[in-house]
Amino acid sequence: MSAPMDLPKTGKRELQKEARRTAIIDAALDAFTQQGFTATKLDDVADRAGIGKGTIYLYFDSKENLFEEVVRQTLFPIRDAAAARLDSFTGSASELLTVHFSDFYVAMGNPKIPPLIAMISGEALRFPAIASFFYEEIISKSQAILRRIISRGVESGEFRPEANELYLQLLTAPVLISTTWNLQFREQAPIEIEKYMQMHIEFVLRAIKV
Amino acid sequence: MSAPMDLPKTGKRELQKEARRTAIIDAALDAFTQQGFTATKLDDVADRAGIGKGTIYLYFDSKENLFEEVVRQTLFPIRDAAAARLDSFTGSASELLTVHFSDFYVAMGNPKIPPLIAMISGEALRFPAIASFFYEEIISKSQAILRRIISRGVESGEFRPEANELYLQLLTAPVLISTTWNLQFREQAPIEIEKYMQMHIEFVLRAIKV
Amino acid sequence: MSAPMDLPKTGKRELQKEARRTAIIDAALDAFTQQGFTATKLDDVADRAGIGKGTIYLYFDSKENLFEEVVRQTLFPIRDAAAARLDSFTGSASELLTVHFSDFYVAMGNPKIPPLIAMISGEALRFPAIASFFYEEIISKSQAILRRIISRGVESGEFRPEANELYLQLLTAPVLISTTWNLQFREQAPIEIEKYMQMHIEFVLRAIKV
Amino acid sequence: MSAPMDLPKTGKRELQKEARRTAIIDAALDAFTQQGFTATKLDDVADRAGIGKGTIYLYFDSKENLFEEVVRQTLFPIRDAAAARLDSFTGSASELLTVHFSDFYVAMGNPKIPPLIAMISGEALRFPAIASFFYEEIISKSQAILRRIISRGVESGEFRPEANELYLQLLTAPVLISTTWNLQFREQAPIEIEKYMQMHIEFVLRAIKV
DNA sequence: TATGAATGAGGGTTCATTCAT
DNA sequence: TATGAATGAACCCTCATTCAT
Repeated sequence: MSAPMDLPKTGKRELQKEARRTAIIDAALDAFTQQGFTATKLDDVADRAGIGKGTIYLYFDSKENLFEEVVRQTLFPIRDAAAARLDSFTGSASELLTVHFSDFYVAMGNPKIPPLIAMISGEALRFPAIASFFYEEIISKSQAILRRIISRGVESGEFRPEANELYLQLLTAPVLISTTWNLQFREQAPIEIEKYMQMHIEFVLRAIKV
Repeated sequence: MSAPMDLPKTGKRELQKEARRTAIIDAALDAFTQQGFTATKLDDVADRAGIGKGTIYLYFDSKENLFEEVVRQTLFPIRDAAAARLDSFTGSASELLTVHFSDFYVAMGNPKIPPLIAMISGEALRFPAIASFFYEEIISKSQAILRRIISRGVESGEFRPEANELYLQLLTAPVLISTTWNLQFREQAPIEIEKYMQMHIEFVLRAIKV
Repeated sequence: MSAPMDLPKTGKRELQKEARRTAIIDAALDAFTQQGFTATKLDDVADRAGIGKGTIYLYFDSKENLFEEVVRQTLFPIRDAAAARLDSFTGSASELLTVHFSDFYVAMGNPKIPPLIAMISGEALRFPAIASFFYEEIISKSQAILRRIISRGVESGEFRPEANELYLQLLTAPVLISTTWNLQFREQAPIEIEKYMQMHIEFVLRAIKV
Repeated sequence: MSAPMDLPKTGKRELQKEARRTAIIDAALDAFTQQGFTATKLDDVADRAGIGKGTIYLYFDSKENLFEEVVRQTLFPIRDAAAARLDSFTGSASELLTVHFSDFYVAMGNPKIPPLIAMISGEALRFPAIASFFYEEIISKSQAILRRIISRGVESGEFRPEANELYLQLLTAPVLISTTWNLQFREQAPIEIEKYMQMHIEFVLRAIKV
């Protein structure tokens, strides 16, 4: 109506709306990860975001839709960063693998991520759409990257040819477990991520190197 | 609770009560693992157990208490089986490790277990008592066993001395991930457990053998 | 379980339940007719019935289902009474018609009925199921009775043969209009039902007699 | 409201405002008659009128006020048309009565009218002001006209003197019932208005003619 | 001991109304 | 004047828990 052309949101109104949307997602991320999906009250989300309860429905269709957007906004950047890294990297496959896992651990260092992943796992059974979305957008893309790194190593003679056949979960499992662990058992026996990461990478390399 | 020691209940009344209690726990296990904690209705549990809804409250204080008892009752046998095996085994540390992991995978083959573990993870934040119990009774005991196996291997010269320092999660992570995986992503990319297990064991041995 | 046979509800429990059900229907009838379907709050129905809000859902599936039951319980007896009368009546067709309309007006004298019918009309557009149910169970059965009375009169030579072809709404319309009228315009120009009824019957007979 | 007398607004501004007001009323009429008062959302009305939701409140105080204005604006023309006809007519009272009813049925042929009347009936209990307005402006004026026609017929010797005493609802009821009927039971047993109308007029004349 | 009817707090969602732009 | 984003009260329905039988 007023904007001369619809260039990427420049109006005050549009910026406002985008900020609101982000605020709601942030608030929802906190609430969901602290309480789980079902136990989270939209009242609480609204309070955290400093808005009225009805406002949420101006931006999201339902609680489930909000949850999806939370996952999207939070995990997409990580996935995209990992992909970008791969393209620009020059160096040995071992070095690349090291960097890749290191990135992975850094991402998990964001305190919002582990609880989010734990929650997704917990709710996956009752929300197959979430599981599916998570697999397609995050898991399978991550695995593709890792697969390419290993192929590179096999071609260059750094890794044993059998590495190409491995279930990649064998390599990545410790990352996920470490985050879950510190979430649940930090009190009893915390994992020191720095040390754990080094052991993990060495462990993997020893298993797949020629 | 009331018995001076936990001698086996022998009266007809006590047996009857114990059977009822077990029936409720079984029904609750099914319900919880299929629907998650919050989504499970005690009505449903009562129906599955073939009793009235109010009866549940004669045996358990609350839904949360029931959940805790379900976890306890279900995981105890697993823990006990693992400990028993170790004591009676004779053979190389590699063989023992193989058997240990194999047992582990077999336990996870019980279709009730993976959803239970997933659920525990999902609800752990809101049930610290559960997380704590899970750690003390299952995780730490399980790790102790694994630690002893590795020690034996290091002593016998089969495994590298550094193996004694490893975070054991690096070794066991793939087991847990495999169960979670098949729970969530069976549709998209199922893991063949038999093959996966062999790769896993070989992977671990290659990493820790001298 | 306990009753030796399932004879018509004799247990205290069953009587209780039946009484509850009736109490809810009565309360709902009042609320619906005073406020309309949409504007009626189940909270209010519960208060009027002197029960908790959740109790309604032990007896009815939903607000709509409750509405249907209200219509059923309230209008079925009237319909059935009219049918019974017809079978037992001996006398001229004019007399029968007179009695039939008289019964009709008596039924409408029940202060619950007119508002109920007005409400059904008002909500019919948005609840076709209600309209359909109302037609099948009340309207068409009422018309069948009236049709038989007229046939009898034509056969006996009291009524003109063309009467068999008449839209019956021409005969019954004044009954319905009178109830609606006194509902809406009692203040401005009330209809005296007794006088109105006599005029109506005379009016109809004059129009259809030979 | 503000104009000293209700002279036709002539300024450009006033015309614009009047057009907007009319557009809203038209949109609201559609919405109300299709969905009923409570179920109609002002969002929907605004969309139909092609304006913003807030704009409605520049022209009407509330949803209820809008409803009243819709009824007023829609029914005024009908009332006025009926009155005009009478003054100019020359012919027998029977012919005049025929024309009068015929006009009535034509007015009801406007597809907006029957649902509006049904809705008024349905909501009348909660909107006494509407009922009152409806009576004063439409019903009583309409009855006055009919009363004059009958008087003329009695004076001319066409109609029986008792016709002057009749409740006029006995004569007009079938018109209203026919519109309600086709609204609710068109599916089950539609009324053919043309045939129905002829039967109705003949029915009435047979009842009141000498 | 066992039941299941009753309760009522609680939550997701809707929508008339307000108000900053 | 016109907009539409924001609000929050309201409402239907659920379900853990209680309690009379």
